[in-house]
Amino acid sequence: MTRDEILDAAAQIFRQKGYHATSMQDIANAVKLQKASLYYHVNSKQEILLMILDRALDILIARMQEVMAMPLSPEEKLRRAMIAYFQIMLEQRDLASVLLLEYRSLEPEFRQRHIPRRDHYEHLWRELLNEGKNQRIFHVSDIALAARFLLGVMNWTITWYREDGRLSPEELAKECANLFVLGLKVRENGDQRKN
Amino acid sequence: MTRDEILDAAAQIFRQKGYHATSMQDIANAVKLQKASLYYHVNSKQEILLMILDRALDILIARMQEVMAMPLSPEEKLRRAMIAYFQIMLEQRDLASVLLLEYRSLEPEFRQRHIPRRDHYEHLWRELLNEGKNQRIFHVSDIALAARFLLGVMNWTITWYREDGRLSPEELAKECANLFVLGLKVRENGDQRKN
DNA sequence: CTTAAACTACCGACCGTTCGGTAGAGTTGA
DNA sequence: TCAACTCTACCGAACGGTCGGTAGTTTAAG
Repeated sequence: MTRDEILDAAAQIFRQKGYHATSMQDIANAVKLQKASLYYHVNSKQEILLMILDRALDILIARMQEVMAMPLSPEEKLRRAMIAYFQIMLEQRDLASVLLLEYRSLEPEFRQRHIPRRDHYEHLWRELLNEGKNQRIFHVSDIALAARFLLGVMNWTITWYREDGRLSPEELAKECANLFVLGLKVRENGDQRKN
Repeated sequence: MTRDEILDAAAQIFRQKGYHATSMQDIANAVKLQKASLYYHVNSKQEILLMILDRALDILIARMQEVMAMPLSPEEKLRRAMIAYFQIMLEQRDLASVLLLEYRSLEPEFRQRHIPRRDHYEHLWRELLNEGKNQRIFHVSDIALAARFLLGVMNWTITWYREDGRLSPEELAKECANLFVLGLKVRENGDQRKN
């Protein structure tokens, strides 16, 4: 039994039941250990949560940095970043869900340790929007706000997206990107989209 | 002591700590009653949660129906609906937070009772988008998906919006609506926005 | 012989809920 | 008018159960 196996199992149950509704007994059952044995591998339930959150953000940050380093236009980078985000959301469903929905369950001292990673990730998205603004490709009046709206749409999808649904992460990202990049309103001079 | 006072207090604590991290003792303390006395007014903790969720959605539905009944263009209706939404989010902060963040804590039987209201509300937004599409004002390839994205951005703001922040609900709604209606990309033929 | 990794057994605290009881206000009948 | 009764709103105590966590012991591999 490794620490990572415990984290994976915990993430799965946290996602299903939520942090507070999950007991250490639940986690122990999932990895076929006695509850007490968990404490050989981890220090506390809060630590488990923190490690899950950190791990999830590390994955998101790594993928985002890859995209940012590509020699692409800001618009294309945005589309790729969104695809990457939705892919991670599907492939690392448990981690992503816990990151987005159980952040509130982190007690203050643990939250303090987690915040820098959060800020780093949000900063990457602001950077992306800023590139687009500087190159006169994006119209953004408030970068920080736009980044939050952008992350908001994507974050909320975790609450309703089903992996057995009809939409793949790519299709989801495409629809979302179209909406954000082109807007709802029809563009008079030849709308390049088709239904 | 009335049932409503208990619901208000519960909503406030649920928002701060989350449903599962809130004990009946916490709620009792807030309304200066003994824990046992709560059970004279309500049947269970789950019932408290359900009543809060229902009440929150009733407010949202009522305001949305008002906006839908106005003789306005779809674009203007969308903007008004967004303003209304953010206003409720600020004025009924506790109710709205619990509605968005604690829905998951409803046990299946209680959830069943709550779902119709949810569907009704989401349907109103789809109706709004559909009006715009039929009048060739909005370009929407997938109404249901667009409605979810739309609700997603707004719902997520509850996680970061502070009432002491620099943005009023109206300003927030304006920025959000601009982003959604006009999109990020600059429009060649005279962008009507200004920074 | 050591040590990592698991176990059994247990702790005090707290959980949501129920119970029996009661103070006091309101209602009723003589 | 006043005793008898009922109802509302609340209380203290306790219930069975679960919680996160700890102490001490056994097992298995090197």
